[in-house]
Amino acid sequence: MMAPVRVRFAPSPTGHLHVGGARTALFNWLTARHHGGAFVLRIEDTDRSRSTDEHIASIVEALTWLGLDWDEGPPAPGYRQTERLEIYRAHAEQLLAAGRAYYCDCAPEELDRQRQAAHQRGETFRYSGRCRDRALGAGALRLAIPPAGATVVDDLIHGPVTFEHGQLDDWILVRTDGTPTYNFCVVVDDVTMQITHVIRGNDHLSNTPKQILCYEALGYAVPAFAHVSMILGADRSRLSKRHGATSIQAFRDAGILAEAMVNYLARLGWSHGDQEIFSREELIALFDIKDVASSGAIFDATKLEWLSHEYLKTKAGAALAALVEPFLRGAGLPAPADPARLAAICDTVKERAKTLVELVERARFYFEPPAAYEAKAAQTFLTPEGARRLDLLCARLPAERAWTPAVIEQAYRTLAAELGLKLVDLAQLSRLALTGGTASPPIFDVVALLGRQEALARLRRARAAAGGAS
RNA sequence: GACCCCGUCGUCUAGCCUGGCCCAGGACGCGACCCUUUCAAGGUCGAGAUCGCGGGUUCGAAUCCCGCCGGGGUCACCA
Repeated sequence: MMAPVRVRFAPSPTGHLHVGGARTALFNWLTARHHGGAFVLRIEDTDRSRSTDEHIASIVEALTWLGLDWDEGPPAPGYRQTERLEIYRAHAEQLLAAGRAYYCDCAPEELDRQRQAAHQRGETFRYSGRCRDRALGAGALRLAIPPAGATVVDDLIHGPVTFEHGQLDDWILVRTDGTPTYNFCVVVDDVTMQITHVIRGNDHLSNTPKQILCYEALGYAVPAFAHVSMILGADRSRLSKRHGATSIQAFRDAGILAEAMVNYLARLGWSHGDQEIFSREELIALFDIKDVASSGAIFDATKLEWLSHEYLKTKAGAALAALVEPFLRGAGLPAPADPARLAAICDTVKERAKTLVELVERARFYFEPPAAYEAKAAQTFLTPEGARRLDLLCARLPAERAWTPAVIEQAYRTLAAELGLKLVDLAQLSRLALTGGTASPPIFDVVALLGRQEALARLRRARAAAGGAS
């Protein structure tokens, strides 16, 4: 029987979760769920100065929003590197005892000088190995790397990648002050957490041979690796803040649906035939890390919005009503007391909005009367003739007992016929009166949802704005 | 600079392993038209890639080989 798949996402809490990290997390999560394995969340907080609890909370919040739940990790103890110092120490001692690591007391300034010199000669800097056989009892602990040969990273995405040992150096495992370095922590953590697949960013590919050599020195099996390409900005450089919003919560706050974010991130570098829309279940069933493309991908917010729109359109009004409440508050609008009415409102605007923010803007008129009439339309419709039609509308509408779209439509069509008008003439006039503009959901739905009282009040107000005797 | 990765429509990608079905398919975006009470949605159609460049192998190459070029990443007692 094969060992159960265990993957991990190991962010360092020095900032918010950004889209690149989120995609890496998603690929790990999908791999775990696809194989029925475990997804571990580990916090790489060895950088004490930049790591904060607030950032951990923020990352947890972002992952939760995306629906990427972890089987092991915070808040349970033991998943933060700062809690695992003893484990690193023990492994360092093991390497030292086995003669696979040694202490080095070379002065940093001297190392720096050598680095400069190597650079000058056009070579990759490689530690000289001066302290290798000096059997020192203290200093920085270095890993002794086999001088000859090469190490091959058998990457699931890139295929075999060979690194000559001549390019590698005896890197530092533990600093002079006793703190372990990142590359050492990663290896020890992945080993002790029995990680079977290391799926991470492409920027770690060059570190991988060093780490593999450490696994081997420790006598542990080497996990499978998959290095996911970087997410790029429009100029093809690594995506960063200067390219615009990159944090996951920025997209959440912009009203992008979580399903759309997940779908978009999955499709960025991964594909399955011509399919664009994938439910979470389909993703789990179809995703295979081997199918992820090796080239970098530019983040395209427009396509993300298209996906968000797709999900918005198909979502039930009631579900949207629940999601939309914080956005209503954000727009300074009162959340309606009747959830069914809010759901109905959402249903009328959902196919006209790409995000929840946009949805609220499109629905604004349901909650407050128009502050002004669109100038050009007012000129066209709020005329003496417009006033006459509004009067007729006001006179006809209250006569209808039931205030439903169908009944209202009948009244409109009858009046239009009587006046020898096209429906559009009455519809646009009403739209302007009720919403302040000329674009809205179907007008009969609007009239109905506004309620008899409010709709008539707005029609009368427009009639007054049109001037003339009444 | 050295090492490593990457290079198909503007963008995400299919195809590349197992050459011919590809004078390259889908999607986003863009344009036009249809539908229509507006805006959307939906439908139809269209523009858009000499497959980074140059050689070679072959009857035949996006697909195989070689060499370039371009972009990115890594080279810390940072993570």
